[in-house]
Amino acid sequence: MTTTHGPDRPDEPAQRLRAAAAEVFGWDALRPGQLTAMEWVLAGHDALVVMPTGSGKSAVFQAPAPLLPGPVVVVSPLLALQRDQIAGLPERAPRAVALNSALTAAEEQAAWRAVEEGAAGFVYLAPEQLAKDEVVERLAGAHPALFVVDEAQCVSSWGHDFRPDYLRLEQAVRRLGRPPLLALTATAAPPVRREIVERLGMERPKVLVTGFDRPGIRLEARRFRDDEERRRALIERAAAEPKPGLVYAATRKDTERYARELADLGFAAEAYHAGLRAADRRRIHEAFQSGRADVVVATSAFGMGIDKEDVRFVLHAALPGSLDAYYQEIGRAGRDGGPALAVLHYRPEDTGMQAYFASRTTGRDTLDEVADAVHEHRDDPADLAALREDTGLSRPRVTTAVNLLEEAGAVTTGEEGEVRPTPGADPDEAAARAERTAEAHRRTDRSRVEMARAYAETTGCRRHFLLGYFGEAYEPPCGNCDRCEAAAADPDAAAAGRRPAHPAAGRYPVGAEVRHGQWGAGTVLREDGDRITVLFDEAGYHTLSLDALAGRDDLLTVVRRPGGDDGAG
DNA sequence: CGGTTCCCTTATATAAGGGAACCGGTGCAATATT
Repeated sequence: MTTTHGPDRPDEPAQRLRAAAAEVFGWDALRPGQLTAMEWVLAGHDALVVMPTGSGKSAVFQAPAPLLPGPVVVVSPLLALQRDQIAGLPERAPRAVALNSALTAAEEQAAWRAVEEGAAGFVYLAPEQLAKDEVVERLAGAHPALFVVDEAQCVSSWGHDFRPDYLRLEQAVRRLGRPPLLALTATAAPPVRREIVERLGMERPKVLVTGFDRPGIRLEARRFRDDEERRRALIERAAAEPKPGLVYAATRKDTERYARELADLGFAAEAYHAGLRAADRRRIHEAFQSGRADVVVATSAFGMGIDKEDVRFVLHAALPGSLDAYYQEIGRAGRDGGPALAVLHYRPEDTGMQAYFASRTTGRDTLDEVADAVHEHRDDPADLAALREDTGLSRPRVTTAVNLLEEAGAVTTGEEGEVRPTPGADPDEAAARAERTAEAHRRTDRSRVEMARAYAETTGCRRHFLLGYFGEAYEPPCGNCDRCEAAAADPDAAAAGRRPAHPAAGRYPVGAEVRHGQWGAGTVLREDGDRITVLFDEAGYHTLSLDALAGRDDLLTVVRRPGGDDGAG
């Protein structure tokens, strides 16, 4: 495929993009951010784009696609999302194919034929497909012009344990001839952005982050001591608020219990979780989408792919595992700009289950086995498939173990997917290092749970807290959260609670790289009156009091002040 | 870590209480059975 420039064709990239967007997709107007990101893509830059759902993120790669000299590979986490995106492409758009295990042999052949004949402009697949040599080799032969990672927060949220192939995309990209990378996500706090950039191996990426604030969503949190009271309050709220709405519960069993109670009250309520049969999941999704369901009570399985403007509330029946997840879930409310509500119903005990999820990790025995296998093959390096055969461990376990060993610097993966020990390291030490890396992840995950709890228990403006977590300065009060409302109703208490600027304010500015005597290196994420929140590389999120730091220059030192170009926020 | 279940024991023949064991969320791909 070559691009011709006739004398009557506009040559300016912006004009060519506008023309392609209008001709092929029927988009007459592009938002400024959209066009900027498209120009980056067209110019071959790596780019990270953080834009809210419904703002035309996909357009960022779709519009440039007809102007690129090869197919666009799109990594998408769910087969249903792949289907939706392909179905949503207009007739005149380049042809799109999906490659996944749901295809019949004939469909798969047809898809590959399209790829190899240059007829496919978009190739959608899940990261697991790229773990297969054959897929990588055949795709490489088509010379992809762009590699897109959609829902890129999955790299950070799923890559470490659940879907480890997300951490092997960098490897796949290199084997595809290292086309330019585009990572897209709606929700990513600065550490998540940094992780996406690092894990995908993006080089000097352009970064576009649109504002996170959703002023129309009213924020509330309610603490309960008793589980029954919490249940009753949640049901009453879900019953009383305008529909449609979403309720997020922590377990499958809870989704069914809440849905049944709401149904008993006469509402069209459905439970949704990954344990349902595919047909039921589809039916409930469609019922919600079309407005036939008043309330869907779901686990975190329900979410990606929801394209509904008029969701009036998102209630949580338990503490979420992180504020990243929480913001993504409540962001499904009020996309039409109308009034919307997000209420977190929690008990302090909720952290227990989240901590349990966060604490499961790859065991030392697994790391030992994989490290031993890698070393035994040091003269004839094995790939993941061979390591799996040697150890008898499952695919995800081997992949996770190799990811940890690699992150710990104990092994490297070569161009053909072969895994080699780092020179000089013995297997025992390799496994020990990987174990420490796994522990650091575990601590970070657990500290994320604590940040969710801190949000629930904050006495200040909730919007200020949330936006701070996502790296945005925000001057409270927002006037649309329970804390601001309480302060407005009781000005005396509010005044008493308002703290004058701390004498040490500004000493540890947001974005500064710091070192702590106990927790090591980290980055300042928030400054909030007399305390700061730091994300430590190995110890996770910690909140420190400026009072406690006063006069203890040795405890927390600034290594680098913000303003350097770290590329990712 | 907390909630639920299950089984056993104990005080009375149906149930209650206690302790141990177990479970808990996200999906791909590939495989085994109808």
